[in-house]
Amino acid sequence: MTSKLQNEIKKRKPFDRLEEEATLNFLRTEDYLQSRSAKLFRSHGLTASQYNVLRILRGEGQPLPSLEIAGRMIQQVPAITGLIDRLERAGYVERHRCEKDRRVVYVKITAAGLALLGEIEEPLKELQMRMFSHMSRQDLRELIRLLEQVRAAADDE
Amino acid sequence: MTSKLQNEIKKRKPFDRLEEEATLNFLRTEDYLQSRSAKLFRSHGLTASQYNVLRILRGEGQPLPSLEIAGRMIQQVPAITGLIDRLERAGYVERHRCEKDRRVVYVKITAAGLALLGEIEEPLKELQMRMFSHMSRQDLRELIRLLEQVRAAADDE
DNA sequence: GAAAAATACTTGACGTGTCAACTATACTCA
DNA sequence: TGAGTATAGTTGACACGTCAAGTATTTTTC
Repeated sequence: MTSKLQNEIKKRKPFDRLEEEATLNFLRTEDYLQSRSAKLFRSHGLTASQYNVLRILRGEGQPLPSLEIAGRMIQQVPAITGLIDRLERAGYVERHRCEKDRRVVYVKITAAGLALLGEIEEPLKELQMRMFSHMSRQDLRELIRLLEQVRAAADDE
Repeated sequence: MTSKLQNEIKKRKPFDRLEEEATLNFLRTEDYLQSRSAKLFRSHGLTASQYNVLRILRGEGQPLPSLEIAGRMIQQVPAITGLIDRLERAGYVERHRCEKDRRVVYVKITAAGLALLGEIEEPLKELQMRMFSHMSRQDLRELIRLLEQVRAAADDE
């Protein structure tokens, strides 16, 4: 009996370990979800990372220091600089240096940024619904539980 | 009641939809798994993509056309060129143009490539075991089932 | 048998993640 | 107060992934 994934990638031998099968399955599935949403973002001139920055800023409701943004994304610090550079150039955010602590740079979402988020909201919601529409509520909840459990190990590090 | 993920990313409002929660959970978890194995690969001078190319070549046991490799990875075609360039420069693969169809480039893993794979095998196995060691066999199997189910929608496209 | 279409890549431009190293500003404490 | 350290961010180099466009070689098709 060959598994579905084994078949997809033309793997000859069955998986040695459930752990390996889970890992590879993960990569495949994530790539699938990722590429679908990336396409949507791109059609609005954004990347997934840029969208995330904007969403964080809108969620907060006020300017945030760059590193705070980096912290809320899963991201390395240096990447955030270029990300904000491009968002600023596109007019979706503004940078302001903090007067009290001149090391800090506050990033603020602009009206244009908010408008763009508004545009994307509906189609993104539809896409998410579509990507999981074939799964039962119960399976979805179970999936979320298992994902959190996988990461549970990360917490004790 | 706030979910674990909601807490991790300091999200204020609870998730509107299970679908959104699943999506974000996915990204987070994948990033966690990815970064752990990337670190291992890097310590052997490889990236995850490079490792995948080598593993595919070893699995096949004979040279493969570039596009066949790209096809077995989840990858866009253009990326494969540079990937193989770097592997070739490092001495882990060789390119040979096919005599029968001169458009085709065969890629072959070298002895050095095989040796490197051998070196990585054990630590990678250990890492995978460790990353999932806190999960029961049953939960692992359930996770794999759900991952495959998520991708089931991809097949009817 | 020549023009058109398909195939197997390759190239270049751009966004992003990663690492290491650097600047500027604030803090600490001796 | 002044040296050392921590913090906030930036820069540069490199590896990808992605898109659009280009080259070289078959294959098709009329």
